[in-house]
Amino acid sequence: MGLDDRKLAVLRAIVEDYVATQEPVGSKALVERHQLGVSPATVRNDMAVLEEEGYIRQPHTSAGRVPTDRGYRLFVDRLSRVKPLSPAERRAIERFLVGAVDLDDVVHRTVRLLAQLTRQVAVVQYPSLARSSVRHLELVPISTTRLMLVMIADTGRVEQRLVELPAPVPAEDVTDLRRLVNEKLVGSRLSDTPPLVQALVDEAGPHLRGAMTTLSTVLLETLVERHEERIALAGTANLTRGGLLDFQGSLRPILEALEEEVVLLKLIGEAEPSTTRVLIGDENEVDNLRAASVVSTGYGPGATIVGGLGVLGPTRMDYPGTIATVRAVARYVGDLLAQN
Amino acid sequence: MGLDDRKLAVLRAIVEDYVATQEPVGSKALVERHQLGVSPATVRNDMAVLEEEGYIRQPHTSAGRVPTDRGYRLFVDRLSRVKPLSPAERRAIERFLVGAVDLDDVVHRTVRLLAQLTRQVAVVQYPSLARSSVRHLELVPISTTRLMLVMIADTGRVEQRLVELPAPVPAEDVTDLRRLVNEKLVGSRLSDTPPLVQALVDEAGPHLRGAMTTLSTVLLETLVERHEERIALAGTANLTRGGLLDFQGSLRPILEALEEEVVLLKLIGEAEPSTTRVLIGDENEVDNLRAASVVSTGYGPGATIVGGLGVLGPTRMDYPGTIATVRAVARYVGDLLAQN
DNA sequence: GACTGGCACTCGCTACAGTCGAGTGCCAGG
DNA sequence: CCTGGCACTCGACTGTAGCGAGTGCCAGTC
Repeated sequence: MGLDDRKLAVLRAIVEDYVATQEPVGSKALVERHQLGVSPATVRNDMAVLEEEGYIRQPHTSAGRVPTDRGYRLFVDRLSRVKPLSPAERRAIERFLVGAVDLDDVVHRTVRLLAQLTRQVAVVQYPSLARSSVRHLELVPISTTRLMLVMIADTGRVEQRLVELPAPVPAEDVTDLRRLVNEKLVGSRLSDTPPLVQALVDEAGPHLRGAMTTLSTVLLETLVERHEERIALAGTANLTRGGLLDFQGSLRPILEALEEEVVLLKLIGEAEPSTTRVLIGDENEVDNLRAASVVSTGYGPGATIVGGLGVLGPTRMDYPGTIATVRAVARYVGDLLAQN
Repeated sequence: MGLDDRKLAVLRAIVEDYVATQEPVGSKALVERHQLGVSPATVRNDMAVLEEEGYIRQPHTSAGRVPTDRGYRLFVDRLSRVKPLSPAERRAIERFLVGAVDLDDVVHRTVRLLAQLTRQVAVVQYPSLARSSVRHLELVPISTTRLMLVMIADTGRVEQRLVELPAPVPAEDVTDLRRLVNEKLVGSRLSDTPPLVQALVDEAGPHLRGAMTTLSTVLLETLVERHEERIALAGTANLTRGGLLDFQGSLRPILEALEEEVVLLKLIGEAEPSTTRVLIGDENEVDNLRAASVVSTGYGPGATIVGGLGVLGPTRMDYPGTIATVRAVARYVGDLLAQN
């Protein structure tokens, strides 16, 4: 089990070379490109140990070594420093995000930026409703039996939903409804609203009871239950870089997974404060993504987290660079949101 | 130039077989599978003519024939009848679209349905704002210098945008603004609004002048200029069906094109009433899509058209079936919208 | 005891030759 | 105008051989 410093250096060198060249790396090439100070034969012995421990493997008997998922894991955890961003990258981020007029706009720009910088598939979750508070609720009469419910959250998200009323409701009553729901709900976290919504129904005057009951159902559905999360995606074309070597020949499972919002949320939505999460190959719980790695983190104004963002790519990716970029972009987006 | 009936029958048979098997089709196989009533040698002569005219070609000297884009074109125009949908498909469409609560919901369901039925990439344009009318405008105060502008269109679309006011505006003035913009703009087509918006500024009382000027700018930007069109996409994983034979080996250009909203709009957004448009391979103006075909049509309540939808797939696709499905889905969606 | 040089061995990759067969074009005859 | 026959083409597949990168092991050295 003893992995001395040199063996770790060998592993690091293998990962770096393989990521750069995409070809299995042999002992001779290794000593040439890195100053390890020992002969190829020694490196070979180290490699044999690393292989036995499951950090690298040979695709074919007479080929060089390739890192395993476990090898990448060790590399990420102990052998790499997060690369500082180049000034050019910092400038690119700022230039890209300045001038966003809108939450939608921010999210779209962010996801494109992330895809472009990392040259991978980027995923950005809209600020989670569960973590937002109600800033305002608007009821717009469409007809006597139809209302448009518009909810504005403090994170900038705006959700709307059509409400079909059981019976015609006069304009004054709509005003009353509007006042009531705003009095009760504005300022509270969406995740805390269910009991408040229930209370609304109980407190409504008899003439509002019917309308309020319907409204409360829609409120609960829209704000709490139904696909409350939204996702933006960009850079799928980057999956085709590196020929078909990555992803073991078929993009199919990856593309399928990317179409499932639920899957994406699982990947990037479970962020903990100020951590960057790296999931490598097999560590991924989604079967379709066993050949991919995901780097994700949370973002939000200040220290609070309102959503997640990240990138997905081949296990053979530049982890230090990707991690740095994901973190930097998340921080910039957080700052941008804080300005509201 | 004489393409007699039998030569056309041969072309039809070639297209059908090639679409079904994905393999170049030879003269012998043709006479076996179709009752042409002639010998392989005769078919060969016909093939030679068809090739000379550019309707089919040989991938290799000793291989069978494959339709060219021009061949597909002739097939679509003159040799195929639109396949009636199976009852199962009709039921699938109804089942899928019933229960949509929302415009967003309708669009999402539609695009997934279309992808599933055609087993191709589906694209649905949200009802175009330019073709919608204003149903209601709402101004929600966020702070004294910030308003949220919410526009509800008769097609069900809801757009919102933050307005940064040059100076604080008291609540009464917001009420006035709201009344003014609604009086002037409700009911008019979005494409007709620019002069009306201009008039608003001129007519506003002096104390509202500043706020109204800013508001009008945002109105014009949001409603008329800025990315007024939205698009939903599904089924990209279907691109990987048929191995890498379709799309001449690389999905890259296709995936790139699919990320460009502008490109997609060009493909499906220019629908004329009740026509189904079929673009085959080279006919496509987008370079990245020279290896693909697009089947698209307009949809909307009754006879009016508010948006486009369609599918994208390999030139080797089942045109009659795809056309039928696209049309049927468009009609169902139109009916659904008409119920509003 | 750790490292090194040397050596035999493995095995994927490439090139090359040979065979097979699907499919063609052409031609003479019905 | 259609058909059967025939020579021809050429891609796909198979088998063989040589090359070379890379390995594992071992005996020798510091």
